[in-house]
Amino acid sequence: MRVLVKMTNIEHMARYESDYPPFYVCVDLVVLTIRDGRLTVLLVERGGEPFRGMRALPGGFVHPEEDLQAAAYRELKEEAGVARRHVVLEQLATYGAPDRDPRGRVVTVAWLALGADLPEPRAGTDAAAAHWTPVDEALSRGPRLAFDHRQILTDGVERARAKLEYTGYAAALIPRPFTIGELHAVYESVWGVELDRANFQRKVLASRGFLTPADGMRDGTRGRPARLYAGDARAALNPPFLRS
Amino acid sequence: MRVLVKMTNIEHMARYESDYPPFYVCVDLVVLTIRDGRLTVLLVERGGEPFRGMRALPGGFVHPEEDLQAAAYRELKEEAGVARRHVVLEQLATYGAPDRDPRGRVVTVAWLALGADLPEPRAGTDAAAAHWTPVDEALSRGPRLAFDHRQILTDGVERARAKLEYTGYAAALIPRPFTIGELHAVYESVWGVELDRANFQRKVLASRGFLTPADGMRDGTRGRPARLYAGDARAALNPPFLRS
DNA sequence: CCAAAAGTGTTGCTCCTACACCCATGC
DNA sequence: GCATGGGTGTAGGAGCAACACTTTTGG
Repeated sequence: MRVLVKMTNIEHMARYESDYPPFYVCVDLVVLTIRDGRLTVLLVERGGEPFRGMRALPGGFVHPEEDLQAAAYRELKEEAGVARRHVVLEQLATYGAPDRDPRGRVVTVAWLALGADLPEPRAGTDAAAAHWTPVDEALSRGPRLAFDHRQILTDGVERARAKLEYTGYAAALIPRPFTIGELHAVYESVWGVELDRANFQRKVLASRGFLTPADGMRDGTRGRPARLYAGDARAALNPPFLRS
Repeated sequence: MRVLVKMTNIEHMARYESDYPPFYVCVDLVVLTIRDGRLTVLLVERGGEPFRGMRALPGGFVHPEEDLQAAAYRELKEEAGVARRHVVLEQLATYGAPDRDPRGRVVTVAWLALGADLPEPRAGTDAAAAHWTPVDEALSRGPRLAFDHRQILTDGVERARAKLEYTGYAAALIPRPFTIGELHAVYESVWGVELDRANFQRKVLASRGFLTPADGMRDGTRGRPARLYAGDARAALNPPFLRS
C-alpha cells in the first residue's frame, strides 16, 4: 500500500521534473527542560546503522501523508513519551548538506520543544535508550553526536536563549503554577548569568500578559511563602529582558 | 547520469527504510528590496502547471548533490539575475503540508534575501516573466499567489521587519554608500511608521559596528549635503531599535 | 531567637522622547 | 531671499541597576 503511494508520487512527479531525484525527509527534535536546575536535552542512543550506539537527537522519517509539525509531535510522543499539550514546539531550521547522512540524501527539519517535568525515558519506546543530558555536557565533550546533531543542538540552545529575551518561553520550562523565584532560576540557568532578584521580580510583573496570579502559595519550603503564578509561554515580553 | 544517482539513492535507502517513500525538495525565495520608497518583492509568473500563469515566489527543485543554501543562491541567479554578493540570504522556514503541491509530496525550504538596486527582471531567465511588486499590493489582493506562497511571503516580510530591530539588515536594502536620511526612509517604509529624524540619527550612530563613515557627500540633491556611510548588514544592533 | 527566601523602597544614573534650533546647499 | 533636507542641543521624564531594607515563614 505504501509502496503504491510511493510509486504514484514518483511517476506523477516524473512527468514534470524527470531529472530531480527524490530526497528523504526527517524531523529531529531538540527537547529542552530544566532538571536539577540545569538546562537539559533529551538524547537517544542509536539502535541501528549508521552511528549505531552513538548519541543523537530523537527524530525520524516523515510519513507519506503527514504534515511536518505532526511528524514532530508524533516523534515527541514515540521517542520521549511527551504529549503535545506538555510542550511548546517551534520550527528551528532545516539541514540538508548532501553528505550529512551516509545512507543517501536526507533533509531534516529540526524542531525546538520546551517542556516541564518531562518523564524519565521508558523502555518500550522506539529509541534503544534515551537519556536526559545537561546541555553543557552534551556540547562540551567534543563532537560526539551522530550526523550534524551537534550543530542542530547548538542552534536550538541559542534559539531558546534568545527567545527567553522577548517571549514567555521560560514558563514552558517549569511546571505550573510556579513562583517568581523559580522563574528567576530558569533565566539564570539557561543564560548562565546572575540576575538581580529584586529587579527581576519587578520586570517580570510589569510585563503585561505574561504572568497571571494563581491561587495559593508555595509552602513547605524554607523562608517566606511565595505567591504562585501561571505564565503564558506565547506572550511577547514588552519591553524585552536583555541578557546584556 | 542523474537518473542513475536517483536509483542509487532510492535503493540505498530502501535497505533501511523501505516504507518511507521519497519527497521532492524545493527552495523558494522571498527577495525583498526597496523600489520607489516601497518594500518590494520579486514575483514570477508560472510558465507550467500547476498554477500556470499565476504569480509565485521564484524557486525550484534542489539538485541531487547540492547544498540547500547553494540551491537558493543558484535560483537567485537563474530567476532574478542576482549574484550572491548583492544580497544577504538567510533561511526562513520549511513548508511541507502534504497537499501543498498537487503534483505530489513537495517540501520547500524558504529563504529570505535582501538586496539593493536589484536588476529589472530580464527575458532569457528561467521564469516566464518576473515582476517587482510592492509587498502591500502582493498581500492585499486576496490569496492570489500559487501554492502556499502567500503564507511564505507573509512570514518573510514579518521576519524582515523583526530583523530591522536588532540587526543592520536595513543597510542591505539600499546601495552603498548611503546617507542616514536614506536609511531612515528604509525603516519608515518597511515598518510603515514615522520615526523621529533627529533621534534616529543619534541612535544609529551610537550603535557601534553598524555604520562606518565613507568618503564624500551626497550632493546634487536639495538641501544640505549629507555625509555618506557604509553599513554592516550582519551587525547586531545594541541596544535594539524597537518599533514600539 | 536565627536563617532563609519573598517582596518593597530608594537613589542615582542612563537613556529616550519630543521638540527647538542652527547649518549648508539649490533655486 | 526662501525652501529643503542635514545635523545638533536640550529639558523632562521613563526606566533601570544597585543595594538597603522589611516581611513571613521553618526550625
